[in-house]
Amino acid sequence: MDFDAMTVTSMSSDPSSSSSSTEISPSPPPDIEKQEVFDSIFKGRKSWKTLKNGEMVWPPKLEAALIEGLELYVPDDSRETRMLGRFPMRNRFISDHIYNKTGERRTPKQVGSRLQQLRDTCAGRKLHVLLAPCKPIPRPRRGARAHDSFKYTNEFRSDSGSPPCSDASSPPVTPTDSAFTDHQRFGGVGPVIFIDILPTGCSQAYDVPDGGASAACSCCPSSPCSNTLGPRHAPRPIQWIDPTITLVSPRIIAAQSRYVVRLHGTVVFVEQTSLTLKELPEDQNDSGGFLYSTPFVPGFWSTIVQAPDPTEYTVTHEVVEDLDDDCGFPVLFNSTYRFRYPVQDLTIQYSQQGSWKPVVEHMNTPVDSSTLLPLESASSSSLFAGLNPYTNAVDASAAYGWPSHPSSATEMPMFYAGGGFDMASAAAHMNDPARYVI
DNA sequence: ACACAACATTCCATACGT
DNA sequence: ACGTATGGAATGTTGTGT
Repeated sequence: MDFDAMTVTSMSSDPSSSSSSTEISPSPPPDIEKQEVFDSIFKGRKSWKTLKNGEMVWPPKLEAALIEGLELYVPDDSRETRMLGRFPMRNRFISDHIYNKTGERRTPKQVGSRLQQLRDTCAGRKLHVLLAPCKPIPRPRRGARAHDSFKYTNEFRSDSGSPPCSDASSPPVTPTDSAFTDHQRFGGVGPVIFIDILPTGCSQAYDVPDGGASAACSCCPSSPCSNTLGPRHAPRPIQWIDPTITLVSPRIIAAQSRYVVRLHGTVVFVEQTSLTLKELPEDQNDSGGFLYSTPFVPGFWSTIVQAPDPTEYTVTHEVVEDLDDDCGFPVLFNSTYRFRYPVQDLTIQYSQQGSWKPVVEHMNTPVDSSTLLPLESASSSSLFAGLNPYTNAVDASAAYGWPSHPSSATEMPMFYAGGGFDMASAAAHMNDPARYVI
């Protein structure tokens, strides 16, 4: 991706009034989503402040570099990231990126200030995806029993909590509210988890010994396709995915998984599976939870795998507690899974980072190695890395919130969708703050 | 002149190294 | 325990638009 190209044209909000006699406007970044982010910022500006030398503080060129840096930034899987939702060294990374990209220096403090402003002004939903950590939010509780398991009393940080471009007269919208609205927008069934897959025939690139930086995939002639695999986050052939979901509950539960598969919105398959209690590794068991696994729509998985276009399918998943009374069927957790092909342009980011390696090198198995295929890691680090998970993981990421204060972390619900199901684990681990407890 | 937006600065909480 | 580095929220300052 290249935000550098700027053309001199006209634009409605004229920055020249403050800084320059030329009217400038960015040429559209090649990637549609990035363009949307950039446009939302650019068009949302009402004025441009200037430096003493008359230049704009944040001209489009620098703004573009800022966004690009924001996308390229991959947070460490540090305690700070997990517990606080803060991103160590992000501002410095972006600052350096801006300098490398434009030759102009903006301090980390300036970057932080600008990011704060972008959050406050809500420059588009996509930008919030970039700015906000992704955190699946449980649905409102349906029953008293569910209450026991779904503690979610936290406030949310403003990062993800800003109302989506609401006008000033709009009532405050909590992140939970806005998130749930997004849930509804995406089908009303929990967070939407996108599973990045590769087109058939792209699997070879995983074997490229140098990490694939230079190899091209036959199916993606314009870019190194599967070589675009980041070191950890990895789109991959769907058949490589181990369709197992793992969840952590703070208590022993009796529950079922319910799946509904839709093709173009039409229900084509319904299935129910049981949860199996498994042993939770000590290093994952800091919450004293109980690990459950369940196969992911086992009766239909092979059909999805063999489908010409798996992205046509949508799978909704509910974990429903079995109750011995007549109180109904509390839904402890739900989500929607969709498949998608990665954006080719992301390949450039990887190559620019120069750090990618075959994902297999980064395999670790925080949950259950037996459920993992070689390319997948359910570790949080694996999910943060590669691309910016906030960009990649979720068009539904706006549906995710973030705890406002570390002190509330112990109350955070955790859902640990581990196992071989990568994007499920992605969504979960992105939060590890992120785990949902059912 | 005033309101507002853009940007800078300050303050605070936290992580981390010594 | 202390100092340092950092991100982010809060607050302050300044430029822009009307």
